[in-house]
Amino acid sequence: MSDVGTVDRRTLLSRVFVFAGLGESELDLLAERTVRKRLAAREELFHKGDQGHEAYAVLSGSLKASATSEEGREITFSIMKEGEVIGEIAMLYGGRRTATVTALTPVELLVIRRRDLLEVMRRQPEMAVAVMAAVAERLAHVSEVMEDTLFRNLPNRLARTLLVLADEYGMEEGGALRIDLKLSQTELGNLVGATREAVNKQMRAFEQSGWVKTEAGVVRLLERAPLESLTDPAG
Amino acid sequence: MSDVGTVDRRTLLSRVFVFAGLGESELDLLAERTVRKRLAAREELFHKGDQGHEAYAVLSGSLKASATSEEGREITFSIMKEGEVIGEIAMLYGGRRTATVTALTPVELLVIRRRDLLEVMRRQPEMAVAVMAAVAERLAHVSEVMEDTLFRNLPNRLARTLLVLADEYGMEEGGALRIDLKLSQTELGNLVGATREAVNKQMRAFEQSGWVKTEAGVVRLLERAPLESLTDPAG
DNA sequence: CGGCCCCTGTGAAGCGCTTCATAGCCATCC
DNA sequence: GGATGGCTATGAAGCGCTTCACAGGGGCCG
Repeated sequence: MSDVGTVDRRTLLSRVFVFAGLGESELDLLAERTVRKRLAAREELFHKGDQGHEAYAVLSGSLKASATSEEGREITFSIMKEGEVIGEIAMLYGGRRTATVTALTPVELLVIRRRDLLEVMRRQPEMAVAVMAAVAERLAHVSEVMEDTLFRNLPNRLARTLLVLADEYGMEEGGALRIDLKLSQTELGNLVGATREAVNKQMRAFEQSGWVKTEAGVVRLLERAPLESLTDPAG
Repeated sequence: MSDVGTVDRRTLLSRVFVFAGLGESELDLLAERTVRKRLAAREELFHKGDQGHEAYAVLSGSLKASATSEEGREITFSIMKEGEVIGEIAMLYGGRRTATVTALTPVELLVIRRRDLLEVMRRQPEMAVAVMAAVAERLAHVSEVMEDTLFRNLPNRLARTLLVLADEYGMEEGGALRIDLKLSQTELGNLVGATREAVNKQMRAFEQSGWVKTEAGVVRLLERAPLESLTDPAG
């Protein structure tokens, strides 16, 4: 599992936003107690309701945080990628995971145990503020998604999330932005709070307007402007 | 504004959950730099998007956190009461308020400045964990509300929030539970993500079943069991 | 290589909510 | 004391989404 030395893990950790401000000795402390973990695509890191006292730093790949209803409907709260810390909520609050986290691509993680993070926070209180800022940011994001699903209709919401995904995962490619994430329409639906069918129809509408182009599950943004103006007015 | 001594403020602070574990010297530190603030019902504490670096400890009364769309629709994310800390998100993350907070009743607060809280966290790192836990709890709550609005229909959601409100604000009264909060149907609607009319019709349905009774804007729960079983199955 | 599974595409029907309109009630206010 | 504004009550119409049903394509696997 742990095939690299603590020095390597230290430089990996320093690339994770939350830990960027740490001094060398604290980085070492974390690095030497940290273990590497890999997930295959679609593999589950933890499940909503699980007991769990570990947090994870994402080194590469992307994951989603989601919840499923009894009838099998799913919502995706957010997609996370390298540089982020995940799972810290349960570590801080009750020890129960508040969402299910699943790998979207192959993923590399560093496992951080509760006591080690607490130790680092004790030694360097600025760290606590950084972790809190990460939690606060997540809260702000979920609140925003919530506003969107209540205030905006589907075309609007879909346009918004395509734009956001393009900002986060976009790769310039021949004048267009390729969203470097293979999302099925079902997954897109979970992300915008709608069914696969509704997403399908709306995507085809965007495509017929010439704003996007989908091939093999990969979306390309051809024109941002009309999508942006879609999100501006009421809907 | 500050009509009480720091000793009084100290005992007030110690009743706020987040600060319950503080030692005397840290409580004193906070208490002596803290200022009291009062709000009338309906008065706004801060507005979404505002710049702001203060947090507040709620001493008495209740408030709501909400957001409003361009067209004037509103959602209420949560209702908060004495013992809670509010506004700490902006303090930790970007300095912009992520929701609008408004007093529902007359409210008494203690104002806590960013640097003072940071100072206390530096001196007593356990505090940082307590504040984080509060933020994490808020996140868990918003996620849950989000799940509810996507997975459950209105009768179900309304039943759930009535039960939650009864747990938090219920006063035993002649075999029934009185929800000790004057909420208009519009406000209830914002809380469950529906219109006033829809809430009205559903509340009347509950009333005709004999499960609740409304008088002068105050709701009484007569029977919990049927409401609870409503929230159990899919619908 | 045929079968299976997961994905996309599309139309028809239904339903749960919103929107709109209207009415009455109660408190407050000059 | 009549007027004004905010709350509750209720019905009719509409619409945006879900649900259901079905068809076709592509990739993987024994």
